[in-house]
Amino acid sequence: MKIDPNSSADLSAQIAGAIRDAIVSGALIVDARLPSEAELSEHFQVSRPTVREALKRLAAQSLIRTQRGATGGAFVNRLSYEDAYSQQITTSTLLLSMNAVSFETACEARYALERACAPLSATRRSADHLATMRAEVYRQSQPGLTDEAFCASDVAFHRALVDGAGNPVLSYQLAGAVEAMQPLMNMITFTARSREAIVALHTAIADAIEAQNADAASAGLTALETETLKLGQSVFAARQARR
Amino acid sequence: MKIDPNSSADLSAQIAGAIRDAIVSGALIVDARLPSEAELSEHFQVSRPTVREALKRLAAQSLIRTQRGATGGAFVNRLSYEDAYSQQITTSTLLLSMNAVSFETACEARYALERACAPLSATRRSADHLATMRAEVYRQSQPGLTDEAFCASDVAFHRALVDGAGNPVLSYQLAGAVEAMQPLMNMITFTARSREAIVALHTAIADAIEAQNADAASAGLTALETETLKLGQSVFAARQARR
DNA sequence: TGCTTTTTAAATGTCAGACTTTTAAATGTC
DNA sequence: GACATTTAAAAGTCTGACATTTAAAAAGCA
Repeated sequence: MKIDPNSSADLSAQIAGAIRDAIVSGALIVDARLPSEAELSEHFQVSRPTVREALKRLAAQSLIRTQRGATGGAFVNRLSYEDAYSQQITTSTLLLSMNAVSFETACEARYALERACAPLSATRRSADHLATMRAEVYRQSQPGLTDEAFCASDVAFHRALVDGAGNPVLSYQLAGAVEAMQPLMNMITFTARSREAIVALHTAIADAIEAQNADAASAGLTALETETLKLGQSVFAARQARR
Repeated sequence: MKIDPNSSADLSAQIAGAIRDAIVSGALIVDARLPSEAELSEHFQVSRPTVREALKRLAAQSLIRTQRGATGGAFVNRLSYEDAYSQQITTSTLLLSMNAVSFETACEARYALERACAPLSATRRSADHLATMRAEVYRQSQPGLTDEAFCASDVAFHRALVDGAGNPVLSYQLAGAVEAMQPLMNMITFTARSREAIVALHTAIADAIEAQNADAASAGLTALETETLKLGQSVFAARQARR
């Protein structure tokens, strides 16, 4: 990881890239301690602030963590699922808002991915996940719930469905798709009537998962997609036209 | 975005967080210019290097870009799909290697997600995507191809399949799942016999997509999953036992 | 006037050196 | 041996300076 040509890019970016490559390639193993900032600055023949900027870049991606003190320094960080989730959600949220993805496109992606989970969830559903789904459905049926709380509960329901697949890679991948849509969903006003429809569909899906009926769960999700699309279209039609 | 309590966290991290929140919340719009480093350092009552560290953190996440010169500065970056792809791939790759996800888990997630795309691809497949798929299948059938080149072509085939769904959000979400598995796949030795089987399945999938037969495409993917699993299990059984 | 060249100023990029704070290990004391 | 003290290493922060890049303003010229 010891190269650094005299190209025309920021030194800190080059250094960050060199260290990142060393981590990704496995040359630097998890929990390995990087040389101290002073050593790195000498190694790369740059000043300490420049090295620090490079390290901050890596810290922002959770590739390293730093500790102060005598035995401190920068250590290669084991990327936790939690870190990966939050990065994914930030990225997805920005992507959706900045690139003005249509509600239809986001909705389609989300439900396509959820249908991918449904068969696995149906096979493996644990009592725990099922209980969460039921609890959220119950909450959604309570009158007087704000639209935002209804949305949050909706997200919790779908996360339980996804987590029920028992595949952390799937959970991680889908976290973005489900949560990034929340800001869009929050713009919807849920009438009592539409809430009823959604609760009924959620119940049907939970029933299907409990009965380990993958096809029924899939069908329920498709119906829910149609319902969501219908709800969203009225709200976002104007916005779409403006693009 | 003007708050900064005297908590016990890095100043640069706090400042980065404050600016990030401003971006995510929409207070700072795309292409908006942030105050200069000197102004920010005065605003937050910290030194310029500290501000710079904060800005580098944001730059590492592609949230801002910087320009030198008279009209330069830091600008809110429109997150491109390309940037999002590469971030996602880095994160997914690290997650898979560092958390020692089993080959089975990764494989299951990947094919579940691809099956989610198949119906959409079958409906919307363009001549372009179909041509790419055919070309990659042809390449895979050439003798004398290295295992690495075979893997790369495999990834290209699957990316074409995913992109064929015509949903950029899906493409983005799946980029990680497909590409992050490449290092794992590269550890496999593909015999002539197994290549034949894979090429046959790829052909079947391409045929199904061309015929707009979603079920057949899905079935093909499931068969491919079984085949991949079989191939991988021999290689990764030892590794699994060691965990 | 209108075009080209030069100058200038504002901004980031980089550096050097110093000081502060945190932390753990080494040392000293009972 | 257990506890308190010192010490040193490391990141965190600050000050101030210089280098480089860039676009716009100013100057020069036809």
